[in-house]
Amino acid sequence: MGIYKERVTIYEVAKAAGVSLATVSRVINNQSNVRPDTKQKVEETIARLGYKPNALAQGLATNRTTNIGIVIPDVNYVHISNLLSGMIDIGKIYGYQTTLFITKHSKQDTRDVIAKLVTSHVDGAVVFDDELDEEDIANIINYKIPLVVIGRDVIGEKVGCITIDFAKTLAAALKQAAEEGKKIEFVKTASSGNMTSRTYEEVASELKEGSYETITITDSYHETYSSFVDYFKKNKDDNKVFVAPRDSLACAIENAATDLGLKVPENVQVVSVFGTKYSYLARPTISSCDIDMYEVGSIAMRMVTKILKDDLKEKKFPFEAKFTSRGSTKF
Amino acid sequence: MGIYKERVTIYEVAKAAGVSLATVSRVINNQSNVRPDTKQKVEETIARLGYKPNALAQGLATNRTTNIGIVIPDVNYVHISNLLSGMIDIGKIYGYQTTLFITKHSKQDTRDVIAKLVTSHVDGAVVFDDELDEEDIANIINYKIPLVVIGRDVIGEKVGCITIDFAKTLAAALKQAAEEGKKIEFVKTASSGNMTSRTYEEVASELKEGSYETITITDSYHETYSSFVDYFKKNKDDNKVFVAPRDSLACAIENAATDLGLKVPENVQVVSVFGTKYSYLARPTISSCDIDMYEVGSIAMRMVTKILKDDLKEKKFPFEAKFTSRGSTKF
DNA sequence: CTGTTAGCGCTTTCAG
DNA sequence: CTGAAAGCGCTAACAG
Repeated sequence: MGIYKERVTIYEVAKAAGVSLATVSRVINNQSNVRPDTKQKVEETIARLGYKPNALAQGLATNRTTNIGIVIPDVNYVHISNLLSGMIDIGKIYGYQTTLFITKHSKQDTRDVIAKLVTSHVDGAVVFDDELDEEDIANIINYKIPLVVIGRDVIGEKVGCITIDFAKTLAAALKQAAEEGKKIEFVKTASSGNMTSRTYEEVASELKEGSYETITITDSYHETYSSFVDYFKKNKDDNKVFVAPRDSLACAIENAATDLGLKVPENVQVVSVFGTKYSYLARPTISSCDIDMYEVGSIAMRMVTKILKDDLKEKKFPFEAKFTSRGSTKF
Repeated sequence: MGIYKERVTIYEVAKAAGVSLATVSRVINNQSNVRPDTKQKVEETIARLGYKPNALAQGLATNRTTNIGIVIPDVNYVHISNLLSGMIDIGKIYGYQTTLFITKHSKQDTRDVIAKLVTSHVDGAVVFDDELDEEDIANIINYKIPLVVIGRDVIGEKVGCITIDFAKTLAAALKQAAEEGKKIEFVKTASSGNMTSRTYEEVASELKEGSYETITITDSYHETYSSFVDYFKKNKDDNKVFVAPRDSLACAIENAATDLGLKVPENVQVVSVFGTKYSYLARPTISSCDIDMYEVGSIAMRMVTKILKDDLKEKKFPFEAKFTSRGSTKF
């Protein structure tokens, strides 16, 4: 509560109830060794005084905070909200609060954020952030923070991971198109990160040289939309397959095409790597590699709680995306 | 960091650097009264030992945590992500971390969540949650937590608010349609909360009796979509204007209509109260009352920081939605 | 400019 | 079953 000091402390409760601190502490921690009548007496005064324990003091005394840190680049993506949602729901079940650490895609911020994570004394953390490199991860591990990393393959004493594989399923889907002579156009954004790059590279390695290209755009619906409007004005019918990192960008491409009178998927095909809600809201619906990020989040959170109980058997949980063919592609 | 105890403390730094705790404390708090050479010596040992202060201990000692609590019903809505994003960005500028308190639309959880908020000793809080009633708000205020409430009109000693008015702009837009004899259909969801209800009531009060109806649906794109598919199969051409609380639901209605071959806005018109990204991604684009939730979030966060500095002049910040006519309506 | 010391609010032995 | 007392890691007077 910052600033103020008028909050009731355990000491005042003890005095008002005519017992010692220790007894009050036992009551609020639900310890069995308290006589029922004194317990009731204490509970009454707690209620009467509106006493709430100070989690900072508790944390300092017990060396546990029941807080889990979540490191993500941004909250403003649907797949990340889904992930968050899963983590929060499961965290709540196990009695954990969540604190957000947002890196904003910036290397600079990332250092600060990790420092904050360390000082905040969370009981554990889950990271879903391409911006963190091996060294950053190692740093967190150094401080003995139990950790689950999503989207990167690291395991260790108190470290588990969830890997997400888009490449295999995406490659399978694109191969058909490539074999039919379509040109594949990988659309990258400055901030779409290593995961996208790695995926594209892996997919490209399965494609014939010359059957694909990569272009880089700004990570914004509006800018993507207008640059593709320009593009399609000049290239009415080049019959490509565009691969976008997220479905809202795929949607921008699709909208640019259809708004100019091109037909999707007849003249232009679009695929999204990461499929979320936009995939089925858009018209035509967008083919994408789907992954249930809510589930990923809940598994991640379950993994941290297991690490905390020293009970994590499988340190690596591989997730595989599933390609869903929708209206934006012929395959 | 839970469980482990091997972290370096200020005491060890002091010993290693050959100074007292106090000096180390001064250095980490950037106090001026330290001789440059001792300062450097201390900083060196801090770096060498990898010392990071314990925020819990600091918080306990100073009675400030540099943490702001954010109370929301869910993270899985675009307008809420936007809001969060604004709060986080501005919070970061002022050196505040954000802790999430999610009520999940449940009255039960809400009590617990408020208790958590109190025990966690955040320096301040911002609430955007219809689930909290007057009493809950009063409760938070009782514990002297500086507070900014979004979407409800409360002010007080350390309490500011941001009100959001959809009704006026929505009413203006709908009146035209109603006067042309269109029937207005207010679509409500179980969890869309008081804000929506109040808005609908206020709008309805400006409409002629009999010119509108209210229906309640499930708060899910898929369920909304399929129930409207059923609806439109039976009511091919009733020429209504549907008002949905959020644009993804408006999109469900619109998609249901267009997928059945109806024309939007010729046969069916759709408006969304809350416009977000979906409004312009959808085809046809969806007319909506737009509000920049990122901006709301940043203002909210700025307001808390001002309350904390006892420097909040305007305790009430009224926000008014702007109606944007898009492709889903004729008005 | 630097060290000593008394807390911050709570938990946790250890006695009784 | 209950109380006394030490200590978690840090800050903030107060001396010097």
